Amino acid sequence: MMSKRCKYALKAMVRLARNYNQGFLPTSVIAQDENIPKKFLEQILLELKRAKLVNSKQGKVGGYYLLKSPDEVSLADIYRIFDGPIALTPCVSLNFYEACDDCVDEAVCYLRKELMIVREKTRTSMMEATLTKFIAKE
Amino acid sequence: MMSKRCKYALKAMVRLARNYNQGFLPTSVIAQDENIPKKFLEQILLELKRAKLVNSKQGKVGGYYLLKSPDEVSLADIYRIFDGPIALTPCVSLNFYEACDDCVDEAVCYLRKELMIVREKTRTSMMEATLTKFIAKE
DNA sequence: TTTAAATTCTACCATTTTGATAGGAGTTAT
DNA sequence: ATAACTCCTATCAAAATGGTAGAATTTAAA
Repeated sequence: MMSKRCKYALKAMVRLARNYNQGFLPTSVIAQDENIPKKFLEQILLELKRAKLVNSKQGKVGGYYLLKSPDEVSLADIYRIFDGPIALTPCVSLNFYEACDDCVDEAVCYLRKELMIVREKTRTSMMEATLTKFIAKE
Repeated sequence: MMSKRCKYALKAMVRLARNYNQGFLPTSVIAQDENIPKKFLEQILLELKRAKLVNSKQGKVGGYYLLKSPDEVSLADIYRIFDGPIALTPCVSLNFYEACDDCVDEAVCYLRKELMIVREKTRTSMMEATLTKFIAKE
């Protein structure tokens, strides 16, 4: 399961993707459209800005906008910012590798091989879920 | 990421799978072999018993044993017991469906379709990770 | 029949994470 | 000047996480 933060971030990004190349979208509009607590969303958008996925303009008629094209941003990118590793254990993570603290010898761990396969399938599917896919009409 | 509980459960199940049809394995042995706090493992094994994945015998020379063949138990089964839904949101979960509390109208939700695809890929890969796979020598 | 070695049950606890809310400072167009 | 924004930091309640503790119960065997 993803956290609320992450889900809100995803919804905000999709909303910004719909507004791509059409100027600034203020937090208040996104909050209302997507049913997200405004003050909470502010924090989330700031994190997305720090992660270079969005940019903003302050002041009146300011707001946020997507920095990359909707094709170039995926669920995987957003998930990693808010919920961290996609992998089931730190030891099979590509982007957040860490040794497991209960693991005696990683080289002989019988879990890693299978957990890597799971991670790879999940990772691929999350990378394929781009913002473009989310805004596509069928 | 999976919780420690879930990882410990997985390791315990793999250990029990190695002992399949060879009698009882006491908690203390599993705890030592797999480097899991014994008292914590006790609780975990009880949950696995409630879930009908293992059975036990009390008293001296008692212990736990796998109830199903290692082929019939997968990472998905264990994950669901300890960490709940495999899906990223409750609204796209097969086994734990719930409406998202921030969702106004599920029928027009633009997230669900893609999140279902992700869930299905993840679910499949976790179901393919059976205990047999984990104990396989290469 | 006592004892040792198990499971079982229940309560508790510290720490971290989660999902927010609050208030104010800074910025910019009108 | 002021309205409408972003930006920053602090705070907080509730839940989840990762355990510990202790005692009751069951069983095999000495």
